[in-house]
Amino acid sequence: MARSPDGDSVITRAVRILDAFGPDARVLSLSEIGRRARLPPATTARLVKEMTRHGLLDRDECRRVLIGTRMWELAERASPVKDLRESALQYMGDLHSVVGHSTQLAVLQGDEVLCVERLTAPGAVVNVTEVAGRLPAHASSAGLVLLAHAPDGVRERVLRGPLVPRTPHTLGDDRALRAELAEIRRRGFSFCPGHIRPEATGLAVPVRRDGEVVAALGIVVPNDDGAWALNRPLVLAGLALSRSLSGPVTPPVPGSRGRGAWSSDTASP
Amino acid sequence: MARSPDGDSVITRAVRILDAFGPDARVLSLSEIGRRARLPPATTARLVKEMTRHGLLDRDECRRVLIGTRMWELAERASPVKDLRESALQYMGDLHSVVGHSTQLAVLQGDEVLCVERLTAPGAVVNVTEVAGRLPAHASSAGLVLLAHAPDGVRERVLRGPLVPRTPHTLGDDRALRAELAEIRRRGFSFCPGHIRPEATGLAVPVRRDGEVVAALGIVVPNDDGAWALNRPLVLAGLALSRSLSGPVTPPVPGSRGRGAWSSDTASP
DNA sequence: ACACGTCTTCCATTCAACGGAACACGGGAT
DNA sequence: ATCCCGTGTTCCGTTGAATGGAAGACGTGT
Repeated sequence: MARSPDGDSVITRAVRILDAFGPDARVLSLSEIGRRARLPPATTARLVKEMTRHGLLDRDECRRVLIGTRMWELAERASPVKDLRESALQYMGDLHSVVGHSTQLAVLQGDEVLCVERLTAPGAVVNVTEVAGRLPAHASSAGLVLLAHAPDGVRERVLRGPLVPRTPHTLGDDRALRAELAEIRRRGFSFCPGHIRPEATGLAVPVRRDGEVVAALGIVVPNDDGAWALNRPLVLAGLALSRSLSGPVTPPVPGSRGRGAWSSDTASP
Repeated sequence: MARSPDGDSVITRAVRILDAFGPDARVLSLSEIGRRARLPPATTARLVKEMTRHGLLDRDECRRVLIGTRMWELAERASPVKDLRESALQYMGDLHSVVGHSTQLAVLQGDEVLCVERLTAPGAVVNVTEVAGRLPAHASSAGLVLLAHAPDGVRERVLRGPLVPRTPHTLGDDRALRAELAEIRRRGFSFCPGHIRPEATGLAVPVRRDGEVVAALGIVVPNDDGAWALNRPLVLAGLALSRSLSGPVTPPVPGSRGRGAWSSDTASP
């Protein structure tokens, strides 16, 4: 699909326009959109007008452009993320009240980590994550968990790709990373002191729906001696959330290996 | 913009496809999409393929179609709803823990009410609302608040439109509704015992950003004698949220009239 | 073996989409 | 007052992307 010089469909262009927006760029002028989306002014204006007509975009009083509420509605209404987010919210609240620092839920999107929900307290440790924001998979606690349970294809691609470090403590080489992923699968959670920010420690556990890892639940706490011990409430919250997501018949496998033979009384109908 | 018989642009069609999905229809087959979006099979297949390429849609293992995570990301990342939702979440949590029933945040979208966030407890009263779900403006507590502070155009349109009642207690006629809106503006919150469901009472307060009403914060509680008294914590939460949304210089106007002259010491720079 | 619904592929037709150019607007700067 | 620059809009001739009917492939239930 294409039309003339550039050779991309209307949908491609519409996505490029939407993609021009970001947490740092919530409202844009037409020309800014045109520049970011690499579209000529006339085309930009026409598409923005059309998208505005459908509520995908909106214009403020000075005619600048922002993402429309309709767009949010269409995306949220039937999104698989919605279930996850809504179920998680309660457990995240509990966890947040127990741990007292920020709590987040993330999924794998492409080769990166997408933050789906976040609870944060005013006095919490700095947290680079943001709702709908992305993080590299190899350099975040949630990312490591997701990577540890990801399809081989994704894992290999990420491990082969450039592993840019965020701090001296970020795992930078393929070998160490593989070992860490194995360790995460064994122990059931990731522990990342200072991997992204020196003063913060991230911990994360897998969230399973009917056994399959669909997300990671994590916390970010100060990088001190108390951090490690917080794995227990976190693991607990992860199990609770996994259980609530899964069908009533098949409870999630608690550990990765050898401990999954519980519900012998309810397993068979 | 149009192309042949039907006469609508690619974007229109893409939106129609997205619109085919809903809370009741999270995954659809190609032909279902085609039927709901009134598109011929070939066109449907082509557009779905293209949209899938960009992550707006996704296909499960049996090639059925669902909303893609990328779509959610694009919508959420820069949406005005995001700020609102994130700020509100903490206050909603507090309110929820005090009141013990479901709490929700809604905005006006077109002539209807769009629920932006919801916290609900397992044992709470039935609540028809859903995140990203719509409710008629005249028949919900949040809707009445939003209507009371809406631009004249919207208000008149809704009041003139057909006011289908949900229960015998729903305000059905124009006159009573106008009186109620005035009352809501005066007292600062809406009180709707049995308007939507006989066994439930809705209460809602306006949420202001720099004085302008941008959302409504509401609770749904049992329809009994205790309901009325819950307006106090609700109003408080609304004020707190409004304050956190507004710039530090201009605190929100607490009441509608005559009580807004507080911050005399911080008003001038 | 048949009937049915679903999905895909193919292809000639054609108008929607395109973007360059020219113009209108508004805010600085001089 | 005048020029300049970035912005946004309108106009219009060109053209190939988008279209949908038809036919075929596939799977499934009867």
